[in-house]
Amino acid sequence: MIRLYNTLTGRKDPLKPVTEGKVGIYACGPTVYDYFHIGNARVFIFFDVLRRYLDYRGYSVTFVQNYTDIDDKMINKAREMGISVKELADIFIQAYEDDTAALGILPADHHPRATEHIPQIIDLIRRLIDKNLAYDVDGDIFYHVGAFPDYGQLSHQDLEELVSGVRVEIDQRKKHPMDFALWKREKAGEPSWESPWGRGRPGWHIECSAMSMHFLGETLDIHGGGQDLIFPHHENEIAQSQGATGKPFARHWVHVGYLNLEREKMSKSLGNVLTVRDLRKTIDPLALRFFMLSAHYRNPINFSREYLEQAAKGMERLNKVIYNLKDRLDKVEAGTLDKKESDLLDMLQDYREKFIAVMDDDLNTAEALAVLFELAKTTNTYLNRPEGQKKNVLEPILNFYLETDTILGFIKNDSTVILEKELEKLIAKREEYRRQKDWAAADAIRDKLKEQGIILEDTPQGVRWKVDEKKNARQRKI
RNA sequence: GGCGACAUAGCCAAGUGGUAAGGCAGAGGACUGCAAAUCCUUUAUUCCCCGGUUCGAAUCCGGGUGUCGCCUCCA
Repeated sequence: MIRLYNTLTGRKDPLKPVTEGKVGIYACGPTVYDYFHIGNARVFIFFDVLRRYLDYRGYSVTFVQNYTDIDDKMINKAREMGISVKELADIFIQAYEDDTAALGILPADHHPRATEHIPQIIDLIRRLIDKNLAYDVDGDIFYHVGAFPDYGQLSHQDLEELVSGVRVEIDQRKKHPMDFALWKREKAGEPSWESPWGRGRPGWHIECSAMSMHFLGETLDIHGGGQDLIFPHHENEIAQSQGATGKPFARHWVHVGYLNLEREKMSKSLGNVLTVRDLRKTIDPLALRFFMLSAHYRNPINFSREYLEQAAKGMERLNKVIYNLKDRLDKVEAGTLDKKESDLLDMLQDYREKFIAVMDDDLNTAEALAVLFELAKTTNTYLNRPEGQKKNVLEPILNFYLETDTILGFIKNDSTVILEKELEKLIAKREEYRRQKDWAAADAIRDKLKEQGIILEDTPQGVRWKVDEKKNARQRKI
């Protein structure tokens, strides 16, 4: 049974989809006016792992993540750059796709754009007006929170307390200070669409309600995003959706904790935003993914180069054991297992069960990684034993790693690189020198190859080679 | 003022009633022509502090301290 922490109830609740065997997930995606930063990346990576894991556990998953391609930030940025809002969106959607791919994030099943769902948005607003949950003030449509008794259920606040905390000037045309815009009347020079209330554009929150229900039905199984979306964004989505349908909007609300940069929240005003686009220039982006997985998703985490480097080394260790496994697998045969080997396969089964148990428990990726590290030690010990190894032991271990990697997604799969003929000759030559105990000549070849980014390792089973990841990373260019 | 999160070794980080996972870094050892890779040993009598409940608490309860966040656009 899979349990996930639910912001709505404050507990870890069992995952109970509306339709058995199927899960609909909606995650709030980026406003595509700039490159996304590493805090956004944490959320995207989490939902990527969640949907992959549910898929692994046999659910038929539909994962939807929107692009917000119309709002104040979009309009201002487009104006600044002297291009249209549409052109701006296209540029940064492309950038989003590149950067998420580098982080090992799979595309969602649907990536709807707000501007392509204006009819659904208008329809939803109309339903709210019909139910007296929204009202028209000179072409601006506001949601009337006072008419929705459950307002505040997600953020666990009541209306009066929210009002007392308001730090901005309140629009006097509103019936209640917390009322929010569903539709904004057209302003000169801004994109706008025809509606029953005149030309205008959607407000901030309505697109997610409209698009999520469009793709996933009126009750979602899982909805979420970063913790700072709890209020007001998700609170308002509940008001809009539940207000219109009378049905629970989402069964499970999942929120990902903050990532702070050197103990401070990233914000443009502090000038401490680190984008994935920038980070990719110097560091393997999969190390960032691994770093995120090494802590529980709900805990706040601090980011620094140093922490990222620690994570990168841990990731390297797991990649090495897989490299070691593959290398040996090519050189051994299957055979009858001895006692230690059958014990090892029993242990492998225990590791698999442990992996599933900890992931089932609120997606504890930190513990899942610990399982992989423990198996790494067991595996390396086996690989080092003088009695030799067997294919029918190594293969299931390797398969388990590859299986878990369909969820965690940080294993490098570039060992298929073909060595050039000349390099192969050099390696053969070095073997010859070694047989003659001409260590100086042999070492010279090893050093030369290292400079070219090829690392040679001598093992009792013969020489093996691999690509120098660190050298690769330093040379990485986007 | 309201709501919420977090505090575990040098660093990162799991663990939420049964006697402190895992990683990184450090030290010592094994293997090796030298490396690399790998393994072994070693690093928290203790989990921010003070009370309480319990046979038993890092874990539950009460109080305090500290850090951070939300209540305004934000992942």
